[in-house]
Amino acid sequence: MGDAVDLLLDQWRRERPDVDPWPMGVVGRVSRLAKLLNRELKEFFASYGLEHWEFDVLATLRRSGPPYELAAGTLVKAAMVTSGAITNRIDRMVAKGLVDRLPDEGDRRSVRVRLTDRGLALVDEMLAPHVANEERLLAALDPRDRDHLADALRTLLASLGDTTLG
Amino acid sequence: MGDAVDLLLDQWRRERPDVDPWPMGVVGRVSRLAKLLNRELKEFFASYGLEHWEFDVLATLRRSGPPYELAAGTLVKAAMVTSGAITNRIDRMVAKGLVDRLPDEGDRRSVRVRLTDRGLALVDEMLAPHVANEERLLAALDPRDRDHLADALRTLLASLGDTTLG
DNA sequence: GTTGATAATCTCAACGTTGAGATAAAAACA
DNA sequence: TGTTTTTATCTCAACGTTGAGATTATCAAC
Repeated sequence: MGDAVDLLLDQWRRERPDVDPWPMGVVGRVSRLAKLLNRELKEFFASYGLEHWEFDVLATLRRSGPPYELAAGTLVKAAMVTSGAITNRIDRMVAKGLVDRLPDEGDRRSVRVRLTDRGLALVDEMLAPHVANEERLLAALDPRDRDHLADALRTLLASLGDTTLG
Repeated sequence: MGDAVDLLLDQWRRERPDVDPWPMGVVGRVSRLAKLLNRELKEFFASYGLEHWEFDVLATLRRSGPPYELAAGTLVKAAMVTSGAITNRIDRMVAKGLVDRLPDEGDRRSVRVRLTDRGLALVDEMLAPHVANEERLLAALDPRDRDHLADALRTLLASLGDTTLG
């Protein structure tokens, strides 16, 4: 059973036999899979009235533990976006009543972002269905394969410096 | 050696021990890895004065073989973007002299996009360095691991219906 | 050979991100 | 203490994509 990337590799081998395209077999698949998974997740989040990035912010705050509060800069690193994007996201989520923006007592440059009761209730309600949805998307892999897959991805991420959440 | 996702999984296990978060170990890593790889590739393409998407279009046309020409709709499917995005991309690449937009003789709704001589020379010049760059990004994986990784990703992609380039 | 459905592309406003710069505070150091 | 550097966030214009709608062409069936 082949995928779109198998076709792509065959085309390159025919057109440019002087180049071994194997790295595309990994990089291309990671990229396509991320895009497809994103589409599926987006549908799930939409069914709760949320954007994907909104859930990401809620989840980041939730898993940090009580008082469900982080600096804006921590959210920047966790989401791998720029500071401008986080400012925008916080604005919208404050307007929606999902988080509060609080001054940091010890450092007046910094802003604390805290889950509201509503935000906390929503993310706690969504977590189990969200994980079940992801599990569905990975159902084609048996437990051994999925563990090996996670291991290989971890190796790559670590080699690229992805070792901290901020 | 752990990565950012290991920390994330630990946090969830502590905060919500009632939910087994293992699917995040795969989905989260695919998403983060795609983002990191994209950043690296972007730098490489910029060194040739190209955007990532420009190279994608050039490469899609190049690997299709002579006459290096495809319908706009084929590019939509290959790039996994909407038709509006492809119209925009073709406009810019025509202006840059990398592709030509030609009428389809047999179907007047359709538009053919063809590599110019310059576009062909550029993508042919870039291919080997591009693959070498991707190889560098995957250097942390030995040949056996990388094959297993590609296999697992193929399984997932095929299960999600990613079986054609258009 | 009309009619209706389907298909390919283009148009365009809304949206979110980026990247550079501004602002203000904290830290480092002389 | 005063000066410089670094850090945290916000601002905002430019950019590219999306998603819905419009346009034009083809196909299927009668």
